[in-house]
Amino acid sequence: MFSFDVERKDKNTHARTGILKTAHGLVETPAYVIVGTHAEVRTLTPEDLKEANVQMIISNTYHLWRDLGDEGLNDYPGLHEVMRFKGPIMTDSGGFQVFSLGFLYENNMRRGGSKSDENKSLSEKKSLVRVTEAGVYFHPVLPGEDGMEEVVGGEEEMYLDAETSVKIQEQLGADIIVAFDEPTSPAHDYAYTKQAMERTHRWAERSLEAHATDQAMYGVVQGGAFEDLRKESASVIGKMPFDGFAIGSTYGDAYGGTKAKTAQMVEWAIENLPESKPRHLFGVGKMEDILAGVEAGIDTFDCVIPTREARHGRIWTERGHLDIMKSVLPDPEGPLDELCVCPVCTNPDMSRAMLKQMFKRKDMQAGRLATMHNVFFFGNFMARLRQAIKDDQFEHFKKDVLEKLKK
RNA sequence: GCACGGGUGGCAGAGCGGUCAAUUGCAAUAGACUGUAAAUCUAUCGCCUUUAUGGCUACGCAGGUUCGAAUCCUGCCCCGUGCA
Repeated sequence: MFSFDVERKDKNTHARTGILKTAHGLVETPAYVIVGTHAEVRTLTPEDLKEANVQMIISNTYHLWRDLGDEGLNDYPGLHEVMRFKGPIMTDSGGFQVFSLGFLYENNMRRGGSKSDENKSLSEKKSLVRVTEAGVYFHPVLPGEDGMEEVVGGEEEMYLDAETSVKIQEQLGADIIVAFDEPTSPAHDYAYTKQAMERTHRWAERSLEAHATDQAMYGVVQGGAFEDLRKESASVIGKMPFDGFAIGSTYGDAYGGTKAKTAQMVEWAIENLPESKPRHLFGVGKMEDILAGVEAGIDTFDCVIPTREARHGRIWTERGHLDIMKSVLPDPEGPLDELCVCPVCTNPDMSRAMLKQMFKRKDMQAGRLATMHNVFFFGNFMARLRQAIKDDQFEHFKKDVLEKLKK
């Protein structure tokens, strides 16, 4: 119960619209997949998901595995029931945590990294992750406040591999699951990137082998910013019998990457992926990155930006972002985004100043309203983008969006 | 009136002879956030400047002791609580 049909192709670029069919309904592509790591889109209720026009949600294998444990997973009623979301859901394999709890943690690249952290000795900064050919060991003890240690998810080191990740994803019951992979950083050298890529390929085969349900499964293209590796990875993974393909480790301009490189990596990958299968771009992103991805032929995206930044007071609009906590708020009595028709922006009783006050009061509803807007906004952005492709106006749309962002 | 307790940077509240322009929290200001250890994190937060093992002014007010006081002493002014 999974299919993908390309509906319309842009004449001058690789942009395309399509319909992804899953057991839980359709997704019109290009689409923005909203992140719901722990089986919830933070701050939003199931009713909110509908109001915000969420098409698809992505949850996380690693985090849910930690949250639920083996017993919890055995009795798990499934993500759709837990989230009370009727639409399509995908799960990430836990591969990203190999990178985020490994390389990013080790190199203080999470949350901006503090100066005091930079002075920590190597032993204090060691990775929380150990990668082996067979699978990955996750350290159970994480440093908490004041150097005290905080035990997360039990005392035992946790071991995740391709077979386990697939099994957990089958227990979680998403419509689309993802092969276990090892992302790399722009800082990794050629030799390591190749090694991780080849390991990812072997894990991809094992993931397919272990897969026993009729859930769709995506393979992940790696290979970093090295042209030959990216192309090799896409063609190796692209030949495996996956239902779709995801491109990993591109990062936009986060984690030492660049937007230009990201666009290039995506192109290299897509050249070597089958035309008829859906393509997902992991972890991207911002409007300009989405435009570049769509132009190269990406069908779905997921990113934390709309939800996380909403909780941090950033409101996304066509003109970029409005930071609601700034001391000087333009048009404080106006709606968050005068062009938006989301439930928050069309509520005459809600204003920028009011939302700011709610954030100041630490009212939980502030994060919810901001999330509602951002999710709706990005969804609407994708809808307009789709329409532009259908109207043969993609390039014009892109130019227009980028112009407005510059202002 | 007597007896205690107290007056510290925007607020709360540490410090009780030197390493104090003063811990910490809050507030404020700025920045960050790209397959979520994130309703989070980072930086600044007396004034000045060549931003520094710099200068100046500061811990109710006025004196004093001391090489040195937010810290000790005296007086005064406030504020709490108790007793008359």
